[in-house]
Amino acid sequence: MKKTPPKPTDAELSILRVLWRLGPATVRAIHDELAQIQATGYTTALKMLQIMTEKGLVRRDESARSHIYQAVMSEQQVQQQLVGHLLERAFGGSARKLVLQALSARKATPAELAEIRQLIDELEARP
Amino acid sequence: MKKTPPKPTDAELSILRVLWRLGPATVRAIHDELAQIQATGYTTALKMLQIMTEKGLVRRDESARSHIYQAVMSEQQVQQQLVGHLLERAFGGSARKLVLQALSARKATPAELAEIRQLIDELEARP
DNA sequence: TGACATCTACGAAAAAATTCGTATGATGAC
DNA sequence: GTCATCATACGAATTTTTTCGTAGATGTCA
Repeated sequence: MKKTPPKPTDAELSILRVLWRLGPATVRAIHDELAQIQATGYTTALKMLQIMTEKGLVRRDESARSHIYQAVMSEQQVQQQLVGHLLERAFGGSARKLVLQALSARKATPAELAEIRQLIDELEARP
Repeated sequence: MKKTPPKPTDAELSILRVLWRLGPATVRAIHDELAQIQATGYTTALKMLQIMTEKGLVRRDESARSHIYQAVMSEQQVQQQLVGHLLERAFGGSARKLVLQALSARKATPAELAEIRQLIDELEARP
């Protein structure tokens, strides 16, 4: 009976984003990526990854001296989790309001709008 | 030059939700509402509101003995803020991905889908 | 007036999140 | 083999968030 990992914090999300981009990677590689965006120490990244391992957010391969980390959940899965949480906490579960906010927040391109319309078509087609 | 308040934490969001529902209210009223959903002490709510005042999330009227608190930002404004943050942090700024996730997350009702479709029409109409 | 209720302020503990220094052991260059 | 390098582990300081107890002021009312 495996429980789903907890909602990642902001700092954890930063690391997950690197992992999704790089695939399985060493602390060194992860830190180098991370350091391009924000100043952060190597051991900080290491510690984060150790904690994330305990939380079940990442998996660790210890067979080599430099451990290899990879995300446990896919980017989509985590996005799902985060959207679901925001939906409950800030929108009272109304996907409609959330979508309306998101759409009016950024101007989506016509192509994007078309894509969304298509999804709506599909959802309407098979309820 | 007043800065916008910081992103509210989860607990702060709970209180804001009550304030949006009640309008300006005393700690007592806020706590009573809050207690219906989650067990929490009166002074906890009080302290939260004091901190939120310092952060600029709520405004306080001290003219009466029982202070009256009200949200500084509207529900829509905070929703905007939170969606924007999630957009940046988890979706790389792609409103499209976020909307697709939100729509596939919950089954929206046909009425909701229609409403969203209408918004898309409007967005397409006046670019 | 006196007892009791209610309110705010304050401090502080507890929990969670973030950061980093240091110790220690393995690896590789020479 | 020796030394510099690079890795993990560990502990701990810091910051932020959340919770609540207690003290003191003020209001209520019998």
